[in-house]
Amino acid sequence: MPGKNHELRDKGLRLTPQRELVLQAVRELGHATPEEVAEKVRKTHPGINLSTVYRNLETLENVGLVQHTHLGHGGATYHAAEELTHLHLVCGTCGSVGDAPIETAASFVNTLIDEYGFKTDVTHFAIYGTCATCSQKP
Amino acid sequence: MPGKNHELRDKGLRLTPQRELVLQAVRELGHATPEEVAEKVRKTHPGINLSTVYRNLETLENVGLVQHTHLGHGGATYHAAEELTHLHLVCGTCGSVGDAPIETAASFVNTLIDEYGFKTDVTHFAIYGTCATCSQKP
DNA sequence: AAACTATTTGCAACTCGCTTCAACCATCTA
DNA sequence: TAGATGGTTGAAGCGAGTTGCAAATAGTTT
Repeated sequence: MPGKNHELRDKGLRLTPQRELVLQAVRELGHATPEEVAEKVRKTHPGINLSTVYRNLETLENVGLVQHTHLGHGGATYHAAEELTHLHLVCGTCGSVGDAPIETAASFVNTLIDEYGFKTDVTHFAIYGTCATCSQKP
Repeated sequence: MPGKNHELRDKGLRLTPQRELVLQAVRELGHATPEEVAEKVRKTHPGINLSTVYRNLETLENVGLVQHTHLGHGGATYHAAEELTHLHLVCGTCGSVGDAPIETAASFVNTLIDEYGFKTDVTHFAIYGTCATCSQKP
């Protein structure tokens, strides 16, 4: 079972079952909180400890395979680095997370660099508001 | 000392010393976490309980005198509603909070409405990145 | 101004999300 | 295949925020 597994070793990480499972879960879930990742992993491997999930998310983030965003109150949510091709539109009413292409923000981001020297980190870019569906409800 | 105090009553709220103090503290502090508000209030009135501060911030927010934003990990920060005339540029490196006029985001916001029906809530709009100062340090 | 009632406060216990620690265990290297 | 390194577990700990309840108090009624 070669090839794919080595993406972890290549980053200088040991290949543990838990680590693989966490990475796989993040990839399959899209957006997910640590708790959700843990839940997913436990469906097939019940023994995995929550602190292991947290530690691995952090580790995977350090080597760039995974990233987190703050999409609202409290918890961070994680996603695979590959999938980071969109902005997060977080609906404060229903809690849904919509997507929009990063280019939507391009000129805005450029303005911030030009006028304030502020380099926006698109990976942390969460936009709060009200989604189309919720806007229609009175 | 009439007039001013009634802004709370006008909103249908009782006028308690604690409530006045919390509102005043938020106004004086600009951006502040609940803890910071509590600290400020306690300088003159040491007995005030933290949960009272939390509850009053929530109450004041409900009537629109105060608003909160999530400027990073964990804690919300509060500011007076009157002062909400700028975007928050949060530096992930040094933690500073810079400002930019709301108009900077106008066309971006409009695009999101037009193309996705998503109404951005500018009051919750926090932009993560690296400030000019931190960008220069290697 | 005294009584009344709905709010509000203070307090303490509790939840939630996350981190740390000590002990044990698995992975990879040589 | 042996053992150093690094990872996992489970439990305890921590900080921010919340909740339930009894006592206090603001605003109202008489």
